[in-house]
Amino acid sequence: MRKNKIERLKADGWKVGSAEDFLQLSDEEARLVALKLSLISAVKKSRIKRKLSQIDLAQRMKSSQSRIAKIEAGDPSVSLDLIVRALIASGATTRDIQVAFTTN
Amino acid sequence: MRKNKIERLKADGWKVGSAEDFLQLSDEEARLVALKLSLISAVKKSRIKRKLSQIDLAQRMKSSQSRIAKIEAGDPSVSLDLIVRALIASGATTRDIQVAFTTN
DNA sequence: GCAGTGTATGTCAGAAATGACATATTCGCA
DNA sequence: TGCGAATATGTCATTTCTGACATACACTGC
Repeated sequence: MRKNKIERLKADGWKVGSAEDFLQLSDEEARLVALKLSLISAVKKSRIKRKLSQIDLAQRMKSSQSRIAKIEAGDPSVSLDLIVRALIASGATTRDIQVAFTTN
Repeated sequence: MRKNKIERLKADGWKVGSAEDFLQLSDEEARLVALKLSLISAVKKSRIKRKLSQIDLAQRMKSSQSRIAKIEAGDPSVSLDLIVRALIASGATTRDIQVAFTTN
């Protein structure tokens, strides 16, 4: 998918894979990853603070224990959506979420 | 999926569909939606501020114009991941993102 | 009028994320 | 030590999201 896109862009005369482009992309990717990590850490903190087990939290948000474990382990298969859902379900306040975004 | 889950939970003896449960869920869902809306508005602001067309932004983040349009239209098929990606790619600063989270 | 530029909407095949499950591992605590 | 609870890891069918494309609509200046 990504590769096809790149091939197509190249065919269309785009400069693809230049150093600037690469660095730009990785920087944006890095920012997203940093954000996720920060939120993940907030999820764990919030869950522990409220003395919830992963099973408790999973039930609250109609997910499964293994998903919660994956969230907290930073598994790449976990979306930002699910992380934020977990954060909300864990009882984090709006302020807690803001702080998570700030600590990053 | 959701329905099956509910049936299963019922079969397992869970109380499902009680008023508290319903309100709780909708409240959490509402918070997520509010967050998304706030970020969506930030994407559009940031894009316009930097005088980028939807096509420009799409190229920056290797997406497509129609996806950007859907992001800004609040299309339900758009994930939080993509919204935040767009926000970052549009040139929003970390502070801009924090503010978006705050304004909600 | 109508050409150009930007945005919106619908569709779809392929990719990614999800819940569920089985099973393993870790961690107290008696 | 061993037992139970909590957490981690791997897999997979199904659901959801994605980029791409076509095409429609909106607006501006000619």
